[in-house]
Amino acid sequence: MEYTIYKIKKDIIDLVVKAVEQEIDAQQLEVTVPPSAEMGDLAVPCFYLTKLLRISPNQVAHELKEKIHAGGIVKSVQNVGPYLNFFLDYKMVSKKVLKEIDKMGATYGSVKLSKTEKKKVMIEYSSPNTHKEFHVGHLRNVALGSVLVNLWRYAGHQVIATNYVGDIGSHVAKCLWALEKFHQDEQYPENKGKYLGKIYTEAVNEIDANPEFKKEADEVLQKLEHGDKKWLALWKETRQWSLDEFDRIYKILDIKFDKVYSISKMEKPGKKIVEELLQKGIAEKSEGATVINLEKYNLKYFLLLKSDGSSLYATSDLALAQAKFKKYNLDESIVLVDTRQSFYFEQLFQTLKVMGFDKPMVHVPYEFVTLKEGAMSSRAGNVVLFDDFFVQVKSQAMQETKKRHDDWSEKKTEETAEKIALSAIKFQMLKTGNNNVIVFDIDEALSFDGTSGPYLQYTVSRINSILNKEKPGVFKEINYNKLNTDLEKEMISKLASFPESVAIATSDFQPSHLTQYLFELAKLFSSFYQSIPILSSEAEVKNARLALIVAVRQVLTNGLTLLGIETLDQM
RNA sequence: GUCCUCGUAGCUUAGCUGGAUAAAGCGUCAGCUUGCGGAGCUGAAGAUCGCAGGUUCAAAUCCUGCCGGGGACACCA
Repeated sequence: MEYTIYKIKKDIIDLVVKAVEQEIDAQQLEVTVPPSAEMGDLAVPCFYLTKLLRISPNQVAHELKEKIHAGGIVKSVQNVGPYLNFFLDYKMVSKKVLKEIDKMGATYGSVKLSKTEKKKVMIEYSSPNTHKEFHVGHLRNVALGSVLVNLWRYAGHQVIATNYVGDIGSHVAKCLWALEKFHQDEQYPENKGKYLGKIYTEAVNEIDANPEFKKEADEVLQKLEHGDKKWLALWKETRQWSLDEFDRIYKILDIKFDKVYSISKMEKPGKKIVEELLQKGIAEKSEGATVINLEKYNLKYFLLLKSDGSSLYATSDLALAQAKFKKYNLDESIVLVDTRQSFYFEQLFQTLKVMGFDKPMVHVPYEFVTLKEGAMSSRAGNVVLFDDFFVQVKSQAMQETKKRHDDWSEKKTEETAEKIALSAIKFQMLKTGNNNVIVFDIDEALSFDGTSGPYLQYTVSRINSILNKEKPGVFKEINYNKLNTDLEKEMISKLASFPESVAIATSDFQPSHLTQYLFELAKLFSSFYQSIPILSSEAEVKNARLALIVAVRQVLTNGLTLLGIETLDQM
């Protein structure tokens, strides 16, 4: 299905191409939106045509304006300086767009692909380390990744949402070492995942302060990798504590994975690959460690295996890449990891290429979350744990909800508050572009005003409140001519551009385009709601306006669903 | 030192495959109750788009250099 917005733009290009009366590259023509509505609904800048026609852009616009015959969706054309400005027949646009949204419902904005276009894509995200705390930095990854999964599915692709858990490595060894050394006979608290995080922090600090401890922790890692029964048993037990903790958090966030990989399973095959590379002479030994020389790609040396023979991320990542493609026969692998690892991934991908494993793999980087006081670090003990954060936002939402609905049951209040809190949290993580560092600000997170998840939910609730009082009539009876105020027109063109907005968010891996779009649509609705009566207007007008707000609700709902945010009937 | 990234209003950001008067949120100030939910709406003040060159009919946007913040660059993950 090709959306109306694309058809309209194509029609306009066709009109211009036809009027030019000679061979031109239609690709060079673009359709833009004029700065103000009085100037037109859409415009084509004529600069490209000046070279061809050898007259000034203003003249081009002037002459073409004469030759273009309005008709169909284009009501009239004007030339303003070097621009051809098109005025659309809004009755037709409204009808097409609103009917399209009504017909497609929850699929409006999505794409259906043919078998040949459809890709099988793995999106790997979250990928937390066990034995460590789950903080708001991890939250950004989860928020982004889950939306990317939704977006790529909406774009018609088959997506395997994957989590790659860091369940082994020196961080695990350090944690277990400290657990054994300092907490032998301790009673474990209820939240064991969190407890492990604390032990890990303690381990890091102890090792910092006493360099001789590093050796002890390294030995633990050696034992783990060589299958020492005692340590393995402790590892298995504690690993599960973390996994349970993650599952609890994913459940709160409503996140699901199709496949979970773990480093511990990739470590052995990884070592085997490294061994082969060494034999083939692709990798080499250096200071006891195994490395690959990537200097001719300007990627320095890449460390594949430590000198004591224990594995690194790189070791298991080589195996993971092969395992993924082998098991799923992927067309593409997308990995979401923060930007600090960009160079690492360049090295990793180049190494795979050198090995002859040349598959489409992309690393999607994003900036990390930091605090006003500086970077979060377990070492400094200044991490904002997801749990603590969630509790705060939720209690804020509880308060606000109680203020508005003191007659609600505790259960209803809590359920509503939880949805509001989640929307606030997710939206805050998603509204900033991937390349911007988020300086975590609890006050901002607790504010439900302005560009926020709750604001969008509130908009939907207001629409619901109207529609609960009166349903719109049947669609074919609607007189679209009645949607003639500027705000209504703006809303309709905004609704029409939803598919474009989703498409850009998808191809750029930037959910922030979508958050931006949704906020703008909600804002338009709020202005409209304030200034234009709906229920009290004359029957024909009312029906048209009801149809319009049904469409707005549908688009807001589709967008919010993509963001993993639930809408509410009342809040 | 090399590479990556960011620099737009007091603060947080949008716009960045070049196009018309740089757009929002927060904050500040002034307003909005006989109507559909004030988690809202309207208006005002507030920007030499870090600096300097270059390309172009046209630069916040592209190129180069510089300045400033953040990050990465071999046994951490």
